[in-house]
Amino acid sequence: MSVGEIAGPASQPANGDAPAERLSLGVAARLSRYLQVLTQAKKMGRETISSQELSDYTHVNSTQIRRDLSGFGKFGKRGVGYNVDSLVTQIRRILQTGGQHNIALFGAGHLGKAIASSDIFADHGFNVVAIFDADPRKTGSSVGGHQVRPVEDLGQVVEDEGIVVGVLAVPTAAAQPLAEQLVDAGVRIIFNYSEALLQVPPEVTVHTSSPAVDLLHALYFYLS
Amino acid sequence: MSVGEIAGPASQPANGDAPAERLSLGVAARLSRYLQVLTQAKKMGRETISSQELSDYTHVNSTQIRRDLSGFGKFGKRGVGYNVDSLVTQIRRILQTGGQHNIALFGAGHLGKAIASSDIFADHGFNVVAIFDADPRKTGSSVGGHQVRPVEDLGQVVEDEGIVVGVLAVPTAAAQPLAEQLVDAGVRIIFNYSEALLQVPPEVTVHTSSPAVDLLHALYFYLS
DNA sequence: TAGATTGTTAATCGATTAACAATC
DNA sequence: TAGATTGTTAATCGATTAACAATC
Repeated sequence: MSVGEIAGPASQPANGDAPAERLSLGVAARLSRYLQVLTQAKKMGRETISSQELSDYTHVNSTQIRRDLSGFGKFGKRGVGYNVDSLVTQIRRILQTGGQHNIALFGAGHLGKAIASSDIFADHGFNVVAIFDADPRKTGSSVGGHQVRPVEDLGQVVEDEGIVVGVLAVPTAAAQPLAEQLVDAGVRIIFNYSEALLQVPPEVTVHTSSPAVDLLHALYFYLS
Repeated sequence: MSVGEIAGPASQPANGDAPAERLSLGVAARLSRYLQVLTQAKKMGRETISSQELSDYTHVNSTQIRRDLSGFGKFGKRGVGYNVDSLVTQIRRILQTGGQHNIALFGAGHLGKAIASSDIFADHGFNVVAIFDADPRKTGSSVGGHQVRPVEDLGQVVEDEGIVVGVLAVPTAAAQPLAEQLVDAGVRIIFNYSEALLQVPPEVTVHTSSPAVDLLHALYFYLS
């Protein structure tokens, strides 16, 4: 699904020393899915995995997977498959984003706690560095290893911690005011897990999805 | 992103009375996104919406939106846009799935509660008819208007309520055994919000995603 | 009328798929 | 060797985009 113009077409002239070309959106999306499956396969003790198995788990065609990977090098062994460990390393290198970005989470309710307690960010090297909630009864309590902070701290935390992404796991009515505060504080990427239709300036990117909305999309696929 | 072979290419012979052709996967996915935005726009009291506004909210190109819709009829008014109410009705009619399917939710933890308390299913006519949890301290308590049931009831509930979709919002280690019980009970569609890589027979469809995994995918898009 | 926005066409681009030689 | 699976090509299909006449 398109998410707007982020990565342009490969515009790098052919070049022996080949500085990395910008990944196309589709490729980046798929690589991150492969990475997620590989990370889990590694936890389960798997040493190798075939493009067909990756296809079964990601629902991406196996030829497409081999083509995505072979664009960056010959990572597989014919007749065997791909080494899980080394493919994880290669894809991380291609995506080049691990561990460099700090995230702030808003909302210490059910969804906020579910996100904060996931180990997936640590697995992939992203840092959730702060959790906010508007409810004074929640501030000060600990969620996912972080003290819940009052929303008044927003500006200071964004500045001190270099927050580049704000995640809104708040009730629909609370989302728009928070989005505005995030924009004022200089945050340019907002993940909206509420159902609100956020109004933001054009330079700000909003990504809206939620567990329930995702489920709904998929239901329209699978039911007939 | 491909999710396997579900909707084939249009294979209906041309026919005056035109029985509905099977929707392509991409079209169904996009229509459900439009529907989600329209539903929210309606709640906000909007009467009309343009393809450009729908594009801003869904990140789908506005020409693509007009083309998707015009394939089913002339729903818009030139110079004005689309009537929100009537477009909701039309898309629901095209998708033809509202309110016909019962869903069972597993896991009354943070994520389960977040999903159960969403009003999006009611908005779109799907029914979450049962919530299960393995923890005896949780069974009997009420979540989202449902009494939490013990997992032993699974087979009986699937049969009595005609459950066609099982949603796993449980810890990773608990997902595989539950998936097997669902398969044994005859459920053929499983939504997996855990990080487990589920092993199921080929006739069963697994859709894996979670709020944290979705956020991760999107991070790889937006950060560079 | 003037401005806005749909509906539709045509061109292009990327994804999908089948097929198969190479090779582990 | 035999079986499996990669890497790669070629053909096809669907998505994307620009452009613009129609028309509200």
